[in-house]
Amino acid sequence: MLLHSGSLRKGNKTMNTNFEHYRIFYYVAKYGNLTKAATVLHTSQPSVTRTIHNLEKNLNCRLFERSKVGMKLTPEGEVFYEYIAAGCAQFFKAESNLSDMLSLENGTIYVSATETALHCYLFQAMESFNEQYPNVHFKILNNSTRKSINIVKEGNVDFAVVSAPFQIEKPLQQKVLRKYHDILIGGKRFEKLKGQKFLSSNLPNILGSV
Amino acid sequence: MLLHSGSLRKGNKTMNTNFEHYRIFYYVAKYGNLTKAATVLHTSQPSVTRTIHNLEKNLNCRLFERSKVGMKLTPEGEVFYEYIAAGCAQFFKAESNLSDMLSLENGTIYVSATETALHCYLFQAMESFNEQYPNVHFKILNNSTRKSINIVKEGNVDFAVVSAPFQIEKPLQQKVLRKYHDILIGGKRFEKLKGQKFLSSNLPNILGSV
DNA sequence: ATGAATTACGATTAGCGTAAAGATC
DNA sequence: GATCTTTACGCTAATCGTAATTCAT
Repeated sequence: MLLHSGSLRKGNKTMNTNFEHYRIFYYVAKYGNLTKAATVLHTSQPSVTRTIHNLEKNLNCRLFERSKVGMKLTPEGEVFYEYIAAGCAQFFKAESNLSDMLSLENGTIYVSATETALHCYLFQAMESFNEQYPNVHFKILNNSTRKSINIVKEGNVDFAVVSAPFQIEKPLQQKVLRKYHDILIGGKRFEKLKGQKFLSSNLPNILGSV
Repeated sequence: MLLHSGSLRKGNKTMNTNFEHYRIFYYVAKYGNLTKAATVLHTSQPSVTRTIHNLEKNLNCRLFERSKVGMKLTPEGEVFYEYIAAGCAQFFKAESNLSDMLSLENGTIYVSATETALHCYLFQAMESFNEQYPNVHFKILNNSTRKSINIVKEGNVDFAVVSAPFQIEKPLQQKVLRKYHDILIGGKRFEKLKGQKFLSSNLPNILGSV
């Protein structure tokens, strides 16, 4: 039979851990490059290299192999990185999650919308949204489809709800909310057109000929 | 249709995040008590309370409700804590894992063992272990089962491998490695005992009567 | 009066940035 | 010479600990 008292004697040395160092380590390992990591971290290379050295000293373990081309993880560093990366991911999620919660607790959302979109969709959508998030306010700008797209592109609104067909460029994204069709309503003079089919582009000619 | 340029305007403010603060937060949230957290963190209450205040300021969000009885998480803090706790767990795993790896790369394991355990199990186990971890050395102490248990309790060896029945106390753990039974070998004088069954406790009497 | 958080203050130290130095292609 | 990492050095800012304060049981 085997019996033991808990942890092996070597493991007793308590680690002088600073989680902030793990964040630095994460980026260095991720990019394999001090310079790049420093840029992303908005700090200087010397600062990063010192932190890594301190970390290695505290952990009592070489984490990187240095070379001309950059920083390569040692086998131990590799394993360590797996866990650190997972931890960082959780922290990032914590941050973005909190950020989302806060932005929904108060603040203003800027929207550009066509009149059609406003009446057919947006009013109703805002109403139900505000039931859940009563402290979020909307700033509505009534614009044409074309104008709406432009001010989204300029960053002056958070998004736009439009009703006419359009084409968007690279960074923008679109989502179809619903399809609709126009209904032509006319007086007796147009009665004979009832039931006929024609292209909407031809509409002016047809109406003119009546 | 809805189109947007990426992120909402409120989210642009970059968080001034310091992972070390999350570690502090974790313990405060876990214990709901600054004093306790400070003790565990080997620091002072003022230090902890300041860190939490800084964190809340940086996140722009109240994480705790303070009261006479301690620190209670706000709803936002609650959600935040879930993620932070998960992240911390990963970091802790990273640390303990690395620590294990390092202790297996070099070092000495102290073992107490009975002679039986040594020959029947330990020699062979050490041999195959050292194939994988050639730089780990063993220090073997040959002791009785009783003595072995005592020096495990005293922390003078990492574990013991024993062969006689025993009882262990609170902090110690045991694991059965294999079962075995003794075989009695006697001369012609004991031939008539062959095939008979009797309790080993009664052995002295039986042997004496032959 | 005990046990909690907070504030104040002085001291320490850990971290930062600039600049320079190695190292390697 | 270009592109890395590392060292040196002076400084700033973040953190710390002690002690005092506040508040509620």
